[in-house]
Amino acid sequence: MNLNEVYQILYDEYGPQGWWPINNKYSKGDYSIPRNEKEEFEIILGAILTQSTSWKNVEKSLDILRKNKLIDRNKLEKIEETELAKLIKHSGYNNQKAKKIKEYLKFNKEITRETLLEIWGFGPETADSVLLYAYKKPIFVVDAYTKRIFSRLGVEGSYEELQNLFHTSLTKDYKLFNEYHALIVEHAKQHCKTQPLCESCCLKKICLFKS
DNA sequence: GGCCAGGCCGGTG
DNA sequence: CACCGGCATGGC
Repeated sequence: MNLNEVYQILYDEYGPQGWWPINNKYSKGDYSIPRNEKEEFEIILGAILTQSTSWKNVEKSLDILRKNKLIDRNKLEKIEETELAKLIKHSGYNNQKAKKIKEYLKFNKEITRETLLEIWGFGPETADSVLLYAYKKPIFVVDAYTKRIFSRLGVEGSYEELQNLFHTSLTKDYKLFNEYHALIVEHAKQHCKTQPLCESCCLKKICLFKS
């Protein structure tokens, strides 16, 4: 199992993914996103809202925030947490997520993995998503899909162990990390589901999973 | 109608 | 350290 080989297979199968989606649009092959602070902030909001939640539901919340011109730190600071919770209810866990957004708005330290993890509601995946997709840092994002796909390929490990494997096996390039994580998500959605569709899977030749 | 979604927190053993 | 329940809503 070679991580570069897996990447090539997934890229050949699905092509560029255009992450992170801004305004519900995927700009495939364009790694200049975010282009400004507003896009950067939208990514951070999305990273919080998508915690254990499908992106479809997140889009609904982001649409509502956008219509109310609330993709804006200063404006979000002015509204009540309970009011914010109502606006984002479609993406689930809305009371917690409203608190998480408010906690993030208070954050005023130098942005590092360590300081982001101090924010209530920011675990490793959210912190790493912000570093990679909002700030273009070459930090690999591990998620439940990554763990599922690679455990079936024969690689088990904790968050940190898996991340370390990617960091040591791949060129530290944020564009590569951006695309790779997005391809993992797409592959997990299309084939490597809880109940996997192995017949049509592009990785079946190197996969250990047998149903 | 049940299962699952681009997690994290707080508590327990 | 590993595991668990709670958190909420909508798509399929």
